[in-house]
Amino acid sequence: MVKNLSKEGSDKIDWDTEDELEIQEIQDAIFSSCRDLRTTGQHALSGDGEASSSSVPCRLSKFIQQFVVMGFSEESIAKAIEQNGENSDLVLDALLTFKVIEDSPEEQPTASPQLDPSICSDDSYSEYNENFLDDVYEEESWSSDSDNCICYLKDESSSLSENEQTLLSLANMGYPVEEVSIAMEICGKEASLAELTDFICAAQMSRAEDPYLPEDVKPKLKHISNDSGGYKKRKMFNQLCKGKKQRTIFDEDPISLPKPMIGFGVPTVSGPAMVRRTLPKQAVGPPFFYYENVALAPKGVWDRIASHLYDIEPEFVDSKYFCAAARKRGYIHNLPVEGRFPLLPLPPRTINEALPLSKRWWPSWDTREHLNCLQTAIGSARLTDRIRKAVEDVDGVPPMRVQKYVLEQCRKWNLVWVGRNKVAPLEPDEVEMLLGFPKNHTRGGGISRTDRYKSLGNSFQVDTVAYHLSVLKDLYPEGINVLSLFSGIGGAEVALYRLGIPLKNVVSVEKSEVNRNIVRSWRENTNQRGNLIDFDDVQQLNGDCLEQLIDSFGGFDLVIGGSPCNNLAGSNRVSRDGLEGKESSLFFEYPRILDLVKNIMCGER
DNA sequence: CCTAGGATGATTCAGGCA
DNA sequence: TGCCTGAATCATCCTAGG
Repeated sequence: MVKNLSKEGSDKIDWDTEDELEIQEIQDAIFSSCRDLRTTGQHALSGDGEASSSSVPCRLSKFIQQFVVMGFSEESIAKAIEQNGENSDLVLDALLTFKVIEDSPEEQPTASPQLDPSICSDDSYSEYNENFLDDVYEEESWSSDSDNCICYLKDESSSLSENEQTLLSLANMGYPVEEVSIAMEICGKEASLAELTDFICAAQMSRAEDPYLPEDVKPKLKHISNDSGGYKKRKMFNQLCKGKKQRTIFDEDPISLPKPMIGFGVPTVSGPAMVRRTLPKQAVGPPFFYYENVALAPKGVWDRIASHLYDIEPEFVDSKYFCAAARKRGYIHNLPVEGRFPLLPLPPRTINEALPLSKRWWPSWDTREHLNCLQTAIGSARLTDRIRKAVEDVDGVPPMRVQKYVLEQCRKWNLVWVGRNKVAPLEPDEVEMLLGFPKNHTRGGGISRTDRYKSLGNSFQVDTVAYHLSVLKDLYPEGINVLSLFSGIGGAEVALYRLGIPLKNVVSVEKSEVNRNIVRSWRENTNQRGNLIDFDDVQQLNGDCLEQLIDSFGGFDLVIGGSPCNNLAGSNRVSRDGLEGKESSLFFEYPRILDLVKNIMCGER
């Protein structure tokens, strides 16, 4: 069933051949277009943070949205962005500072009521917001460059009446406009936001418990069915303000990790039958999309990620079912889940099978069969020396205390036995093999050993991703056009290639030059003939740029990528700041770009 | 400047047990 | 139910040495 693409195979493929010069010209034109756009004030907030009344791109909207869902007013956000640019950390700091000032009665005796502390889950945010904006601003005051992109302009909102501002604030928090209106009528115009949120939540709770309530209404109320309403929201906001390392906490049932972590199924475990899932209408392609990140992110992160990707339930899969190393990851995608097949041959799934030379030295008391997650750093030589001495000092089987210490360190650093009493970290080519990359994929071309580990540690496990992508093979026998965001060392491209799906046009976005070179070199080594256009910054990809790309080869079939996990990963002791972290906030670029691609391809732009 | 080594916990979740 | 323990975790920053 599976055909791994051989050299001969790839030569037989009927490629869309294009003169290299022509490709270069297209590429140059697109690059210059993007640069031009970047410097000609297309962004509502330019470098100096000046607000513009022209159309506001989705990126900015999403950037603002992340603060709106925390309960900050759009005025404060606009002010904070003006002062700090689009740096999440700085903007958040500024917002918290505003909040402290506004909460101080001595300094601000007449604080605006819309800044009343409150917070909500943002699952229903967009929907309610759209309703709200439809109702309130039928033809003015805001602009949007897509149906899914709602943008706020500072000047207009500040010209609203107090009532309208209250309405706007509550709608931004996710409360339905109709319910806000009713609450304002019943509680009176003098009512504080706290009173209004309490009233709305009480009403929602009472309806949620109503056995005669239609089922299609109940899910929307799920997030308030198990809490104490506005009080809890305000309490959460207060927690939010306590420190910088706050997170959005969700009222509704948080997304939990499945056990076993096999998603919709893996080829090596006879788990529950493949489910036929129903995707929300707006999530259905084209294009197909596939998003990845660490499964063990801080609480609430996956809820937020899903809320920006059509509320699709993430598929959590541990790659230990595909190879000898664990890799717990979440994937949100709109691919079919039936008819998947794995890459063949199936890779070895135990340490002994994957590293047969280590078998000879493996002590019986080290019962590991799988390696832990392959990370970006390795154990030091000094550590392996300490372990050697600890084990050498005893005759025969070491005492439990030593065993425990050694095993703990081996698990922590993924050490393997390479000699009598001798452990060592994995070699880079072993990591390549475990992750499903060809040998020497990251070797040479100016990359250091340390950076090889780093690039590999940040990559996909190819067999896992390929299994999910395998359904594309029958759908695109002639090959596909791929938009690969946060490409890294090309895990997605390698997966598609190994599935035998020809890569016609690949637009790859990757910050690291070393990684871009690895992908380019791999393509040359494998004699691929499609086009590779690469960018170094996702933020360069604006609507006009994407439009030109899509015009030049007729649209993307797949938008794939895993955004930075730095601020989500448990290993990060310094800046595990969640989705608002410096790097991880680039996640918001993914739905922004996906929306743009969808809209351009639907001809709605 | 580049590279490698070393020191640096917190946040989750699961399972056991009183 | 609450507490404890164990386990896992796509990392960051500083420094020394070439």
